[in-house]
Amino acid sequence: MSPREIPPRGLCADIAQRLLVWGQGQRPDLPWRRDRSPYRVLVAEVMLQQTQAATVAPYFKRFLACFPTIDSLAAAPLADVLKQWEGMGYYARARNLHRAAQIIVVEHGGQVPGDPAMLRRLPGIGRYTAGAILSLAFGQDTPALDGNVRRVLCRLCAIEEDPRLPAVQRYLWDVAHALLPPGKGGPFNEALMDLGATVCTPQAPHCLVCPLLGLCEAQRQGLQENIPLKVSRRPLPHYDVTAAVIEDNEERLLVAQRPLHKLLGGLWGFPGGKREEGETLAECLARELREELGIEVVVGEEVMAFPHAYTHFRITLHVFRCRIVSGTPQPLEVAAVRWAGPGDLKELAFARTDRRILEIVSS
DNA sequence: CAGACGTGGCA
DNA sequence: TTGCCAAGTCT
Repeated sequence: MSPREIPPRGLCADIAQRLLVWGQGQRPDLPWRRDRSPYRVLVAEVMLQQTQAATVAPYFKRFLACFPTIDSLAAAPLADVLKQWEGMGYYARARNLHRAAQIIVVEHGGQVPGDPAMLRRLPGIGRYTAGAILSLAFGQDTPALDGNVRRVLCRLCAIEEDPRLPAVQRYLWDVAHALLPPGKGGPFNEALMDLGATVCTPQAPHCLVCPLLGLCEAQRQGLQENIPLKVSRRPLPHYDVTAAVIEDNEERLLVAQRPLHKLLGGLWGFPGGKREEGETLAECLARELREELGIEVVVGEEVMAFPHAYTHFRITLHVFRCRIVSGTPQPLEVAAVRWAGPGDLKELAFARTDRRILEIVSS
């Protein structure tokens, strides 16, 4: 089977059948599989974007307990949604899911649409998530190509090229579509994803227990460890970043809300920012507080410093106690700014780094 | 369309 | 400690 030909119908049916049988025996008991209502599938699939099942599970349970219906999610303040999302990362997903819920309530009568075009128009729902919702919640025969499935299909068809190439992507979607057994798209997609998660793993795939043993071209050629092709990334740039812990005379802390469409958008945190060329850490922090909040400070003792890695850069975060010498905090380059007591700090959504600072300074 | 967008686990 | 991921979407 050449890398650019779709497997013949008979082979597709064979693969699908084996996968379906295997899937029935596996089916890990994940919280979003207890009941495949469209709302639950929508929430789960958005959470599962770029995030592993083990991480998502506790978040999913809490989220559904807090927002049991799409109407309750749509009616909730965004702050509450972000708080439930706190720690899971990629916070634009929370904003998008919240907006999607509101659109569904207003424009679709509170029913998650079972139509591909309507689903794709909702914020945060791309081709994969739409396919997953349609197949898992609506029983439609729609492919759902995620990272796991992509790896499985690359190996099945022995694709040795860079899997990110647009031509390869198109081909993989075509294969995923061709494999779909009529009327069983949901269980099939689920089995394919489970296979990628548990058997056809990124490193050291368990080919000997794979239901597709003998049909997998990569395994036949002994290429399973080399497929999909690993493409080396640029090393992540490193930045020094400062943050200020400022207390008022009522023992409240000064926190700022990050701009909605930037990194960690909508979350609260300690003000500060990236050090520029030739700047000392203290100069950096004073400048950032001047620019963001319009206040002049004296930078005091360093509280802590620790490394943190984001998707596309790494930082060392330097935290200083500071004292305001003039001005009142204004939200100049942040979404909002406020003084927060212990109770408030528990209710606001913070990113990991700021939670970590909070643990130190509030103890 | 390449870059932006989080976090935790593990070698 | 550092590097390398791991269940995508938006602009």
